[in-house]
Amino acid sequence: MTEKRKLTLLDIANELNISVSTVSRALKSHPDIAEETIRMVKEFAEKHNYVPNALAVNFRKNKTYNIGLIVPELVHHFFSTVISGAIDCAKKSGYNVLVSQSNDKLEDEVVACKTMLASSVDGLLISISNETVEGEHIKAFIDEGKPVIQFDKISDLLDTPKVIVDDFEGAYKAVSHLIDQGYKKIAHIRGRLEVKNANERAKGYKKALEDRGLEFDPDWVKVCTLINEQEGYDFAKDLLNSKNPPDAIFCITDLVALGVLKYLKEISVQIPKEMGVFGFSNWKLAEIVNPGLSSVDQHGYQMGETAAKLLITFLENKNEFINDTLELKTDLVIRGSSLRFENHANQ
Amino acid sequence: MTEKRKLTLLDIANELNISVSTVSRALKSHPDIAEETIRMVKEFAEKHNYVPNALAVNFRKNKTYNIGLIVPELVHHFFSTVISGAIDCAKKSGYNVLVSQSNDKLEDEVVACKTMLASSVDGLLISISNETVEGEHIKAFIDEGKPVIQFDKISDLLDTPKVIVDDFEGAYKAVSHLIDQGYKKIAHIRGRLEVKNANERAKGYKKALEDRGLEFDPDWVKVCTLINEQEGYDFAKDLLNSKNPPDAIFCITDLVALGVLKYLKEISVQIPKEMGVFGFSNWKLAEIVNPGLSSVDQHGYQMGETAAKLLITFLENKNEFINDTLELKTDLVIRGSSLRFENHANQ
DNA sequence: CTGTTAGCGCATTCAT
DNA sequence: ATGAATGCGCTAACAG
Repeated sequence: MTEKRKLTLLDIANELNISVSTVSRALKSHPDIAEETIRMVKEFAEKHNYVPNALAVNFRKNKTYNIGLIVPELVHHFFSTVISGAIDCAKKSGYNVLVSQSNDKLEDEVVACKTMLASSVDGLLISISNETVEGEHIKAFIDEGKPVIQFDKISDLLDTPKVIVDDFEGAYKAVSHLIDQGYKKIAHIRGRLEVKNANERAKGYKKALEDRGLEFDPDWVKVCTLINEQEGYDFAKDLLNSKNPPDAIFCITDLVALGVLKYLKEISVQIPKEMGVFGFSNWKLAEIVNPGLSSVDQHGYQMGETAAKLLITFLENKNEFINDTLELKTDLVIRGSSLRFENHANQ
Repeated sequence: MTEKRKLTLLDIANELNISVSTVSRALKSHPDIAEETIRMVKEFAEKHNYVPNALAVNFRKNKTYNIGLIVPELVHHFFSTVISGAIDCAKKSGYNVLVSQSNDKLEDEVVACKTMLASSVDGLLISISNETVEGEHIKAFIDEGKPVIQFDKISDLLDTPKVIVDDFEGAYKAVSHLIDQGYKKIAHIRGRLEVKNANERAKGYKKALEDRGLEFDPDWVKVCTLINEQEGYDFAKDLLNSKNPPDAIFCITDLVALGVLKYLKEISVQIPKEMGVFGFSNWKLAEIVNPGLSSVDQHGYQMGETAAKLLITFLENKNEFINDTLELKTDLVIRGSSLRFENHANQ
């Protein structure tokens, strides 16, 4: 911890017997400054390892080159993928990313926002918690002129650009695939009724059935609250033991599908021969289980990149503030749990 | 984007007809200031929603309250757990965390370090890439008086405090458990010879065999390079088809163990009856596979917390700079893949 | 108890 | 083409 005092513009100016402003401008190759001077200053700076004091620069420019990123959960395959994309994108434009998590609790989200706002990020990327409604803490950013981009879990009450996945289309494609594979009685284990993503997926599911003229039984739709493995297991049991059992199940997420698979194995139902299973999110587990779980890939990395790019655009170029919603397309990843015919693999 | 001009100390001072410094001190409840004044200032500030300009404060104090965190890979269960712990810990002390990843490439690590150093983090938490040797880019932090803590993947060439897992002990415990379960011929699929963690685990494995007087066959030790599922599968095949096949396999990591499990299932070897399998890291997959994979939990969250706490201690209290290596203890998580006798569950 | 003053390092406007 | 001067918002040493 040598604590070397850092070289300042003044130091250079004194050494070179020129003024601070000349040094400042020379370092930026300002057109007013003589070639010769620029060369001299730069050489000196290089040689003595001059690094501008970022704190001073930030203060002067009122900008930090830091952006905030808040997700409900950090230890989560999808979100970590998003974070990865956002960070890589930000890095390219010279921005750093401050990461925080809300644990899906409003209180934690508010704290995270406050710390970030106080520590002066230039803008915010956020995927809101389940408990967030009004979002005053998020509006606070906008009030200070700091752009906010919502992604994945969004609120329409907040007037910001949004980057989301086309859940409707993803569900539609997944169910259509099941139909193509010859399944005729397709059930859906869905997410909570108040959650937008869940509703969109449910709509896509229903639309696919309609478009292909397939039977729809309201008893085939089960509503998860916790969205975990256990619920998948329990609902699979319900469905299989009902008077009109389905021959395929489309699940709100891979974890739920995992529970479904577990139950099916337990009662020795053959997958995919007797029953098809489809997940959503394409987590790591989808490729690990046996048989592999077909799933809808949400391209988290791309979502992170897109959101970060959008934010940085605003940051660099405030005027063109577009309050759009970007919907990213999904891709099906077909694995053993739904592939009865070998005629088409990944689409 | 309303871009309200933010209230400054001067604004408050003018409104209240007192001086800026009085306002500044009143806001901090400085003992010199009259109760009455303090009340008045605070009330005004509260009412008009005064927020100190963090940029100015940081500049003045030469401190950002941001710490950097660099990991090889962000989309990785263990590392995201570490990050989670570090962030939660930092938040408690009012620090934000700037996260970046090196993709296990020296070049990316250097860039990440430079950006962070330039953006003035107060200190750095880093788990180095496989390619990092000298680490000049890391020394740069220390040269500027910014403390660095290494964790998990560390280099002894860098003179910083370190937080690591006691790999030796973890391996020793895992192998001892296998012995307790009656396995007598225990193989080890290990990591690269140059990697410290891998060597420690290999040592623990060997010591456990020695201490219990078990047979050791050099052919039972296989060296991974990529450390992936395929290698696990391939080495399991090698081991099982050798002239002296083992009856248990201790793997350098869960992913490798997964490949082992896959091969064993393929040739219908019964787990854990005929063959025991033990992983390392306790990833999500360990509880998902069937049978569940016994594994060594490294307590990533705790590692993140510990590293962050250590860094913040230095930050708040520069004097007591201890250049220690903290070794965190592991815990065994016993699941179906190694449990032949039901006599003891998690230890 | 409060005010005055100086200065952190840099960018920039206005002179020259 | 260069320099002098100013100020960003805040803290703190010093003076009363």
